Amino acid sequence: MDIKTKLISAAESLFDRHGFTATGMDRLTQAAGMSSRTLYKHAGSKHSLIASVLTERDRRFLRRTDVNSVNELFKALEDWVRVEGCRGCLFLRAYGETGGDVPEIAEVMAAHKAGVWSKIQEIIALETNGRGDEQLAEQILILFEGATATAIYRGADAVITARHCAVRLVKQASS
Amino acid sequence: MDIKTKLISAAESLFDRHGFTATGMDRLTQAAGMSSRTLYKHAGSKHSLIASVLTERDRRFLRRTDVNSVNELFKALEDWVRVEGCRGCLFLRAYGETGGDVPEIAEVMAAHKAGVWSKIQEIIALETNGRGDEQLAEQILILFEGATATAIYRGADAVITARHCAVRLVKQASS
DNA sequence: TCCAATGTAAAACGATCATTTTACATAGTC
DNA sequence: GACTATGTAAAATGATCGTTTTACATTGGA
Repeated sequence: MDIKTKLISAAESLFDRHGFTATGMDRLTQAAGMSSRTLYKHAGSKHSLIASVLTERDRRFLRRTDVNSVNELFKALEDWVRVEGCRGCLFLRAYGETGGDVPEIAEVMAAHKAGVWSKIQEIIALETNGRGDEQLAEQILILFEGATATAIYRGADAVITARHCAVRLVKQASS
Repeated sequence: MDIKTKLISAAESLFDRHGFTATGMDRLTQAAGMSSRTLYKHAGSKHSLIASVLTERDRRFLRRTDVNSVNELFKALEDWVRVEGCRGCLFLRAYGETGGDVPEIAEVMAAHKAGVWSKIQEIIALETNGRGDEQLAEQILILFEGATATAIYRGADAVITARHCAVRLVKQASS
């Protein structure tokens, strides 16, 4: 495995499991199996490493949610939660831990959310033949965020409930 | 103002604005206007201070959401978000930043979520005359969490959208 | 074969971390 | 008027923070 891939992968696990600020560079180098010199050559800084982790996660997330219906969208989320764990949205967590004060991080978060938003808009337009409006799309977005957050303490079943709800809303808008 | 109240109030602001781990005790003592000795006499430890902040916030939150309909519930949330700011659920943030590894904090989070959950169940039972089931209550919970999360990057309007959606779901279940 | 690149290991950097301690001031109470 | 409680100010604690540096090994192409 490529050395930068290994670094970002190890960092993502630790950040997700223990939090961004609480994860020190020592633990990072140890988990990634490299010296701190190599880490800094590839990552630049901790903030930049966090941004890289999020950028990579965004790519993976979009790939995994490349679907054409709300039903599939929430099934993809359920799958994500079961495979990757449910500790909440890592983008919002990074944003919160840094107070929104680190531009690199705030921008990746915003870009990710913009991506999710336009994916949902695209699906709604597709499924309702243009009958669904912006309001419906935002309701689906809220259910999506809500499922992610609720899954933290109620498990993946929350995503199933969210899916049923979302599918019903779209069906009502289409008829 | 009572000295412990002042401490907890100052701590809540800093934790919410900058994150828990990123907020040092120096900044805490300075903001609370007291020596570190006094702080530790009252708070015990940082973890314990975080738990106290959350416990106090839970009390305030429950007081502000002591309503009898989903419409009022989401109006209360909208008000909360407009007054207190929308940086996400502080309980989930604390839980995430500590990796769920600090029992004091994990327990307050769980207690808070249990409180919200039973409040929603209570309202649903009231509004649907017992026709609403557990599934509906969980949908409302997900909308509630979703509104809180979405408000971080889309503002308080997300809560209005969530309210409209929630009210409609309850109305459909009642008829 | 020499050079540049890329890696490791480990020490050093000054800053900051959470927490404790030492020394002292100001109250209210018996 | 001594005692206890409660506060401040400030230094000290040892650990850990993110980051840089020094010294050295390996390797692949010119």
